[in-house]
Amino acid sequence: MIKSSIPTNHIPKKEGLITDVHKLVESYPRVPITVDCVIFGFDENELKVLLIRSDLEMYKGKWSLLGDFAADNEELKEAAYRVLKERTGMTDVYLEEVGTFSAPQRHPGGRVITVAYCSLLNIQHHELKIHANELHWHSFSSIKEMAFDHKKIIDTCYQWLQKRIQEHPLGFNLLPDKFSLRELQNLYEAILGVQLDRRNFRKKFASMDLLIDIGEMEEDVPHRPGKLYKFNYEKYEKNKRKWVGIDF
Amino acid sequence: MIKSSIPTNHIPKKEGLITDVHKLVESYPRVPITVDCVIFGFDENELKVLLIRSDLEMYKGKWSLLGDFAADNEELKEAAYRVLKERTGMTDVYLEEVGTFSAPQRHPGGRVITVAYCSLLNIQHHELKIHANELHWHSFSSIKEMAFDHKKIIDTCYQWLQKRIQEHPLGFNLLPDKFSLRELQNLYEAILGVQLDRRNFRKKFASMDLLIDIGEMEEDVPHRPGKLYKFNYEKYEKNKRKWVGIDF
DNA sequence: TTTCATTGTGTACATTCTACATAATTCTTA
DNA sequence: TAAGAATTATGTAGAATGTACACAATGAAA
Repeated sequence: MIKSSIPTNHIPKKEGLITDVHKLVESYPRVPITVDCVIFGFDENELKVLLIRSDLEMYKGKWSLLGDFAADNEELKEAAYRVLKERTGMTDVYLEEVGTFSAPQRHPGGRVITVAYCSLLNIQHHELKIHANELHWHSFSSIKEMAFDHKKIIDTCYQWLQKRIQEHPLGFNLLPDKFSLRELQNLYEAILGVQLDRRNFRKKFASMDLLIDIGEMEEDVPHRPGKLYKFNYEKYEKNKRKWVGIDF
Repeated sequence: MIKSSIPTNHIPKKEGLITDVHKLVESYPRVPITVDCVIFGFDENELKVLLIRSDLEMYKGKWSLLGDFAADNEELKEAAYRVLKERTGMTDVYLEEVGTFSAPQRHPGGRVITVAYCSLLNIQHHELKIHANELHWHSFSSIKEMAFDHKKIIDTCYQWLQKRIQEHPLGFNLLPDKFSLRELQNLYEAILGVQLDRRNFRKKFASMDLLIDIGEMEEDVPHRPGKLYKFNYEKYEKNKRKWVGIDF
């Protein structure tokens, strides 16, 4: 058996309580904080990531994540949404925190801690109007070297995505409003890096009842066109808690 | 079909590259960073959390997480381990990042961003030698109000734990070296907040082959004693990738 | 020695996963 | 316009897993 001590509701000791909280906070080191967005897209049956050229001389030519320093009094998630909006014009995107990166030497300009956010967006909805810094989609698998520790960050986010997409049907954020089952399966195969059985895949999604047959067909495909579906957001929102552990 | 632009390997534009990276970093706001450890234990069939009294006058009497400001050039995970060691004397504990909390007003002394870490430890292995600030184990379910946004943080960590324990058999970190199946089940029931079928629970763990029967029995229990087991760490390490989605 | 609480175990049924093949449709091209 | 190529659409059987449920054995307590 385990023994433990149970807290009693003592009055706290009166001595040593800190009154000047501002002074307390000011006495500690401060660090610049950035957010970095790993923005995934899907196109031509490949997982893509949106990158820019680093604007640091020492990383000349290297690719970099879309990030920025957090402003005063800006919540970090807000900062991440701001970066997304500034760079892509998108506001209504999926975004989730993945983790912090705080190795002391990770930034050449001194200590900078970054929080990585993962964002999924539909390349089609999105024009990349802002061509500053050569904003481009990159095939995820082709990315080798990057500025800072950004390669480590995108690898972490990729693993996060692989896990997350099996728990929640996030993949829809990467697809157009109308998509075929084949496109959906290609997406899953691209992200998970495995081949899936077509019949079982379709059966699985059919049983989840998350797809609405919109009665249209693919066009301009060089073979028999497939049905087009849209995602049943209502149903998903209702059953959100359920989607943990989707196996294919 | 989706269209996209593919990046070509251009030479980056020569103008506008930043050379003085230190100056760049210095031009941005800085924030004090803390780590907060949500330390779970298990005792008397209850999930427990290790808390101290806040040493801030304005939170007099309120309970607070174990946390500290990050030191210069200290990686945040390191800082979390340091806090654990300073407060509990424990070094070899399970610890994982859960998330950041960055609401501008979350700390009364000015902006402080915190990163929450979740730690699981075995109450038995641990003597709470350090009695500063009334370090105590609290029944998780009894915690109502806390200093700062710490209630929000522990709630987030609890949800994280509920999810995580179903993907990986983390619960062993909370148990003594030797435990009975009943104790293990109690742990799962306490964390998940549900009753589990005893036979199915045992069958499940038997099939995972993670328990080693050490040939001993419980002692001093007021009923038929159960067998004692230890956790098969080797097997677990080998099959780590497999443990996603344990259902009971 | 009886009673009580708890451990330990097995089986039948339902659900889900997995592997696998054929017909139907449309486009292409000869 | 007919034949061929590519792809969609669909079902089933067997395996594995999940779920519900009951009874005998053990040791402690009375």
